[in-house]
Amino acid sequence: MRSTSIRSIRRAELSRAAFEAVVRYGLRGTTLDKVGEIAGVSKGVVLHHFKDKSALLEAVFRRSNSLLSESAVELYRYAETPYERFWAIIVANFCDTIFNRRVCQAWVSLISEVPHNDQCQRIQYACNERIRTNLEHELKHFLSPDDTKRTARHLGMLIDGVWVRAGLMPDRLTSAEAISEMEYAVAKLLPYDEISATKHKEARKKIETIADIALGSKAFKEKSLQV
Amino acid sequence: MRSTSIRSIRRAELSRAAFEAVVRYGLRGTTLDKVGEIAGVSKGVVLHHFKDKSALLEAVFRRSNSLLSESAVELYRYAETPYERFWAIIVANFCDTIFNRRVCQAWVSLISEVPHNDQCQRIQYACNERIRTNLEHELKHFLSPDDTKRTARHLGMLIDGVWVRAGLMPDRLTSAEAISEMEYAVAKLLPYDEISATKHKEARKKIETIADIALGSKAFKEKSLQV
DNA sequence: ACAAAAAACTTTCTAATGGTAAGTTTTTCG
DNA sequence: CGAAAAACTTACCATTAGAAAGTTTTTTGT
Repeated sequence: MRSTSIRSIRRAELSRAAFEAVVRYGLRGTTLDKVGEIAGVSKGVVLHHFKDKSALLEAVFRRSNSLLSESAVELYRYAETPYERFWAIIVANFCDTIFNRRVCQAWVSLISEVPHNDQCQRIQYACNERIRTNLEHELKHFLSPDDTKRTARHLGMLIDGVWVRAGLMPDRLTSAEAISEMEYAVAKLLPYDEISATKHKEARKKIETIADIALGSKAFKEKSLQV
Repeated sequence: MRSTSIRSIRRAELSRAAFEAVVRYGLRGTTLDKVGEIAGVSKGVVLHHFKDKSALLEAVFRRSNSLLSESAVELYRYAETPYERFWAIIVANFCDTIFNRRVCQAWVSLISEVPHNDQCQRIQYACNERIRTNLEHELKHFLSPDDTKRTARHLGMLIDGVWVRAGLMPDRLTSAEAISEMEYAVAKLLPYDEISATKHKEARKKIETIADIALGSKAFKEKSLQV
């Protein structure tokens, strides 16, 4: 198993280097030489581990998305009520660790690979579906079946929109601002009387606190993109 | 003036060819040779009219965005009430002429140029600001000043989200579905009693009808990307 | 422990690409 | 008409993605 291990370590190193290259130089400025340079190896090594540039970018894309997914899973472990699980999904998408200018810009660059790369398209589709079904699972505690579906789809699109903005706009969009944007939507889309408002707020606070600790921890970051 | 005219005609031809290349081959597959081939000229001509590839892509980007803007202006001319003007902005973003798989995929490809291209960033910023202030201008008839600002920003992000989805997801997102998505948001975000619901519906219908006629017309399409 | 096999890595080469520069034709205009 | 400017072409160069072949290291079967 050592051999597979070496391979997967190298692949991880290289896809991290490629991510860094996309952050620094943009997608069009990311060359195999630069990726190699960042990783401290020659271009040949990159192509030895990835069949071509598309495969490399696909790995970067998968890596970013799986980090997102891991954050959600991690926060889910501590969420005990539908309110908390709901906010776990939201906060996972916008916690400091992964929601920042560099990552959002890189994401914006990388999605341009999706339309002409079936593998990337599958990853993106799976990721969206996961968020959607997770949201549905919690929303059905608050909404009718029909509204559950609509609202889940809707929030999914809104999340994408916030990410795009954060990546495209010159002024930085903070984690807190993004979450507050979602909170605004929730207040309008879900039943929101005084009682549920309090519950939402408490749930969000708890999850945010956990996110700071659990996702900011060294152990978790080691698995991450390490930005 | 003939000389500037020739130049601007060529530039328009070439940026249209470049757009077509992005649609067909994706951003990374778009080469100057292919752009030239589609336009029926040699690569040299492309570089004679655009200083480099970035400048070409910037022109494509500007072109897409100005088409959007022209649609909005065109629909605005027929809108007579705040309801209608509001829906003019929304419908302009999602009418068949410009909201379709090809264009959305191309847009998703092109925005990857934004983070590392100041000119593109300025265009994108201006476009977002225009939509935001236009929305604010109409929303203030329905909402408090504070809610107006928030909702305008919110709807702007949602529009981006819908566009991204349409470009990224394998299954086609129709114009009607996109508008219905916005309608759902409006029903939740704006005051929406029976009276205003009717007014919104009527306004939307009127504007949609006008959009089919005015934006589908040959005269208008000639100025457009012609997809 | 050791030879064979496999995997990791390097080097070299090629075609395609973005971009430059010099040259040729066409258009414009005094 | 003739000079100047613009449109276009061609030839060229450096960089890039990728293939191919060779070398070193690691793994594995005996």
